[in-house]
Order: sequence, then C-alpha cells, then structure tokens
Amino acid sequence: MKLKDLSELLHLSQTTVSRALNGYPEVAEATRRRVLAAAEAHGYRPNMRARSLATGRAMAIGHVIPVTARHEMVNPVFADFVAGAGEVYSRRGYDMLISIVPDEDQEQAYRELRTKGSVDGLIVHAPKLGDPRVHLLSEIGMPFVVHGRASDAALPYSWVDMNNTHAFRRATDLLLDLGHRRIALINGLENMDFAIRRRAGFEEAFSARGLAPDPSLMASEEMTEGFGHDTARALLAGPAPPTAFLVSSIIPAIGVRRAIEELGLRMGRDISVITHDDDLSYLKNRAEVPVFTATRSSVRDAGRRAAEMLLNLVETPGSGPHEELLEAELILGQSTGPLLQSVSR
Amino acid sequence: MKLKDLSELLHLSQTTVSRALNGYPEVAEATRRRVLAAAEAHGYRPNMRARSLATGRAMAIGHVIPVTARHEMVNPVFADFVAGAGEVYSRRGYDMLISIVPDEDQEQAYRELRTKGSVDGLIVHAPKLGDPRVHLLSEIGMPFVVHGRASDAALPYSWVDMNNTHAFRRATDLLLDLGHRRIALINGLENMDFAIRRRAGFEEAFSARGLAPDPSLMASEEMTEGFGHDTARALLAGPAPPTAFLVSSIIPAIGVRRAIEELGLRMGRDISVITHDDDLSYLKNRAEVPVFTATRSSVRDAGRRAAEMLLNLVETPGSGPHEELLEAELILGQSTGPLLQSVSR
DNA sequence: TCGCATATCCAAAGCGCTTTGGGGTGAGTC
DNA sequence: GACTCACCCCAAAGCGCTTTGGATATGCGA
Repeated sequence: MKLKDLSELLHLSQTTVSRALNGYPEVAEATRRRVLAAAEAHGYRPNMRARSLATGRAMAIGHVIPVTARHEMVNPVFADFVAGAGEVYSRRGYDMLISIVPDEDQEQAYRELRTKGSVDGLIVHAPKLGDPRVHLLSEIGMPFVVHGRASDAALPYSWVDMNNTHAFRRATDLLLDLGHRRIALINGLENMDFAIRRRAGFEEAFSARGLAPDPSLMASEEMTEGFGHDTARALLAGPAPPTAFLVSSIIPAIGVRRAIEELGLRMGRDISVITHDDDLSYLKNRAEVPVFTATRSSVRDAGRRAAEMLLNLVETPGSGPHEELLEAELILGQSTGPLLQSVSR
Repeated sequence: MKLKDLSELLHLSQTTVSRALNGYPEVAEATRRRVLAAAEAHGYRPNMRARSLATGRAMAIGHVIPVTARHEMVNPVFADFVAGAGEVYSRRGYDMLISIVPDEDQEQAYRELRTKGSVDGLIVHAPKLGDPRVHLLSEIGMPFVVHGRASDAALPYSWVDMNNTHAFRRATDLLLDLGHRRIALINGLENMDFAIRRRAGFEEAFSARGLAPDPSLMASEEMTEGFGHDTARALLAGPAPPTAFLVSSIIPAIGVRRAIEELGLRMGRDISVITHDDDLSYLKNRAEVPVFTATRSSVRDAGRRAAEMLLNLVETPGSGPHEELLEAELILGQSTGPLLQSVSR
C-alpha cells in the first residue's frame, strides 16, 4: 500500500493525504479523519527511504563502535547505555543504527555516514585523550553527543558524563578515612578520558592529605573480570600488598573479589573494595546491604539523557552545545571496613 | 558531492558514472578508472536513501528487541551476539538497525519494518514457546534467521542454535558420574525455548539412569547475578540442600559462587557447579584451569553465523531455509569435584 | 563502399514521498 | 451583485540514485 494507492482509494490527491497524515493544518478535519481511518484500515506505513529522501531527514541515530585488537567496545556497559538510548529513540520515532568499524577506518566511517545520509546524528562512545572525533564531526557538521568528555578538544561540543573525578575522590576519601593507605587502583585503559579523570580523583584525595598513592598499585587495562582477578592476585601476592582496592567497574571488581577469596581472605574485613557501579541490569549491586561499596551511576540513564540531548540537537539545529554532568551516589556495602591494625598475613 | 556534480565534472552522464562505480560491464576500462579516481579524489559516496529507493534494497539488517517489564533482552549475551553479527554486516556492506520495542507493539513493529522498508532482513532473538514471530514473519515475507529455535513452529524457517539439550545432558551426566544426585538447575525463564531444551537435557540424564531430579531444586528466572545468588542461597539454606548446581549462564553462576562462598563453603570441593558459558568477552572463563567447569559455546560466533546465513538468504532469495546446530565443548574447570561422603554441614 | 555487430555512452523514466505554488468554492462584506 | 478572503484541495517539481531503451561510434568482413 503506497501513498498513491491510498489517495486513489480516497479520491484525494497524494498531497492532501500526505498532509492529513502529517498533521498539516490546511486539510479539513473531516477529511483528515477519513484519511486516518483509511490509512489505519489498510495498514499504510510511509516508506521511510522515500520519506527520508524527500525530507532530508533519516530519522535514525548512529552509534559507531570502533573495534581494535585491544579494545572491545561491545561490552555490558555499552549494552546498557544503548538500551537506555534505544528506549528514547523508539519513543521519539527514530531508528538506531549501530556500525562496528575497525579503528583505522573510523574517519572514513564517519564521513560516509554523513554523505550516505543514513543518520541524522551520532553518539560518540568512549572518548580518548586526543580523540580526533570531536574535531572531525564538527568539521563534517553532523550533530553529535559525546558519552564522556574529550578533555583536550579545542571546540565546544555536547556531552553527557558522570563526574568521574568527584566520584573517585569521594571513594578514595572514604578508604583513607577508614585508615587505608595502600590502596590499589584498578582502572580502565589509561588513554580513556574517564580513566584519566578517575585517576585524577584518586590522586587528588591523597594529595589533599599530603599523601601520595603508590604507583606500583595502579593498573590500567580493558575492564574484564580476568583483569581484575589477575591484577588483584598479583598485587596481593606482592611484597607490599594493598589493603584496599578501588575498581573502575563491577566486572573487574568481581574478579578482585574472586582473587581475595581464593587467598582465603574476606572482602570487607581483610581487604576493602570500592567499585564504580554502572548499575548494569544483569549485574546489580542492590541487596539490602549491597555486596560492594560503590559509586553508583546508572549508565542506562546516561544513555537516555544522551539520546534525549542528541534528538533535541537534531530537531533544533543551532541550539548550542549542551552539557550534562551526572553525580554518582556513594553506596555503602559490605566490601569496606576499617584497616585492620595487624593484618593477619 | 552528488552523482550529478561528479558526472558534470567528468563530462559524462550520470548513467555512465553510476555504471562505472557499480562495476557494470558496458563502460570502457579507461573511463571507469577515470571515474573511480575522480570519485576517490572528491570523496564521493552515494546517498544510501536515494540508492535504496531506486534499488529497493535497504542494505540494512534489523534486530528487534522486545522489552517487557520482566524480561530485559539487552543483556551481555545479546551484546556479544550483536558484536559478532555486526562484524559480518559491516564486512559485507550492511548496516545494523536495532529497534527496542515494547512487547505489545511487536507485531506492529515487524510489519512496519516491512513496509517502511528500512531493513532487508531480520534476526529473531530469544524465541519462546509458541512464539508468533516465525509465523508472522513468514506471512510478511521478510527473510529472517532465528537465534535459537521455535520448537512448535509449523513452518520451516532458518535458525542458528546451540545444542542445548545435548550440552545439558552431558553436564548433568558429568555431575551424576561424580556421584551427585541432588543437583539444582538454575535456568533461564521457562517459556524460553533454550531453557526448555536445557531442562530436557537435564531430566534426560537423570531418567537414563532411572533417576529423577527434585523439582524443588529447579528455578527459572531472568539470568541475573542476583537470581543466581538468591536462589543458591535459599536452596543451600533449605532442608535438603543440593550438592551441585547446573547453571544456564555465567552471570548467575557468579551469583551462585558468591552464595557458596558467603556460606563458608568452597566451590569445587563442597559444592560442584557447572555453568553454560557463552564465552563472553568481558566475563571469560579461560584460565589455565578455568574457574568454572562449563559447557562452552561462543555466542559471538553464533552471531557471526546467523548474520552470514541471513545475508545469504537476503542476497539469494528463495534459497531454502538453512539450519545450523552448534555443539558446546565441555570444559573442565575448578568448580566440580566428587560428592563428599560426609558433607561437613 | 556498405552493412552489421560491438563497444560506449546518454536521456529520461521511475523509486515513494514531501512541498511549492497555485486554483476552485463558498461564506461574509459593502 | 461584485469582491474579498479563508478554507480545502491539487498538479507537478523535486530528493539522488538506478535502469531501461536507445543513440552514436568504431571496426570488420563482404
């Protein structure tokens, strides 16, 4: 059923039918009702490709996921973000287009999305230090919102981010207040903007007390369970083991917990752990007393907000760059406790 | 830069330029090279919407994700599947369109995808018992591949699935061989096709020995860490606790492990655990001796295969339904051991 | 020299929709 | 009764591409 068929069926022109369906005022209310009823009855749906071609709007938002040998961005955190964003898109009538591209083809991919016209806007994921994408997209002239920040970008741009520095500052303060001094930082890849900010918060808390963290207790890698486990295991077996861990995601935190338990220690008594908690739907840290003491900030919510922001940007071009900084809650769980005076090891 | 501009620039017709770019034979080799060079130099990319409109092909594959109050399909397993599929799509020049739709709007959503013409084919996720989608899509006449099977579908259809029954049969056999009799099954939602098959394998192993599983040891829910933990905790505290667990995914298995450890027991010695392992990139179970004894089958690989199959279906219409059954490996890890004669509790 | 393949290229007609720039028609005004 | 002016509605021109159905050249044998 195409527009033409429908219009012939109704003995109306395509123009009138189109206007009736799209809510233009210059069509009599009675006619509109007649058109809407017929469209409904025959299950008419406008062909998006044709509509897009005519309007110049794709009614779709793109997420380009760079995949490198080292960094795999299709992770549970990304999944939750996308789930949040997707809700908003479908509510507002947009499609979500996900492009998995080898890192080296990335610039290419962005430019193509522009000229191919398959999306109206983009979400930029996992900004790195010196990330070229902000510059590139501004140049290309396509609306975009960054999930996170690209600290060193010269141009203004829109973003939704969590206050990483503050969250990690607070978490570190809590551990320091509990008496811990040898605190390990299990962080994400160190060229990631969020990882840099988290480390900054961590170091800030130390230096505010005239202390300094031990660099040998800081590790940065892709945030897998295995990374958390192996690092914790190695550090705990080392000559001067940490008494506490600050971890960048609940996934490596699960690995840290495993390492602690393998060594016959008890998390929260022998070793304290605070993790950042993205409040992932499948890995909830939400018991009456949560397992992990955590800085919690829902990444799904961040996805919703970023999508909302982007659609506004797309629909009101020129509306200046927007920024949204989300604060994490500090949740007290079972994984933290005061430094034991005599560590029984 | 549009086709028209490029053709004027080259003093050629749009026809010739289009043909040169798309590899048609009726254009001189010299001309083709000239066209390609110019296209490259000016960064010409055909507008996909226009091309789609003209060819009738969308060059995109859709994944419709139903979201209900209870069931949240954007989970880590889905993420890995999509990552695999996405690789294939981009390699073969397709886009991936993800639609998050409330469950009740699902039929609507599928029909729309058809008439809106935004995709050439679909992947059907998480088939349930009595799933109407196979029938619906056949009727609509859009190519699709099911990830899993819809056991009770009357029509033939294409699918990629893991041999759930066999995998769980083998896992259960292993536990029975180790002497376990009180084995708990921590399964996915029971209306899911895969969950039914897994349960069948589980029961089959028992009945092959003239035994029967204890129904009070079987639980079915959304496969979260919390579900695994809470169920294991409750069962282990019950009057006749299990001595082993068979778990449907590594995420609840992590919860089971947590419950075991909270009770001061040791997994692999006091309590045995076998889990199905989708080989998720962020939750790898791949140490020298893996933590969990597991039936392993990469869901990312399944994504690749399903995508491959679907694109073939799309590109060679009428090529009959295809089927692919993947076998899981049985991996021996640290989480299983013989039944202790005197359970020290 | 002519005729006829063969090799190259082109003009124009869509694909299904939106939107511009009018036209009728009837009610209201003087 | 002539004239506005809303109010509804329409024909036709794109949007940028592919593809059909020729047109023009070129080369070759007869």
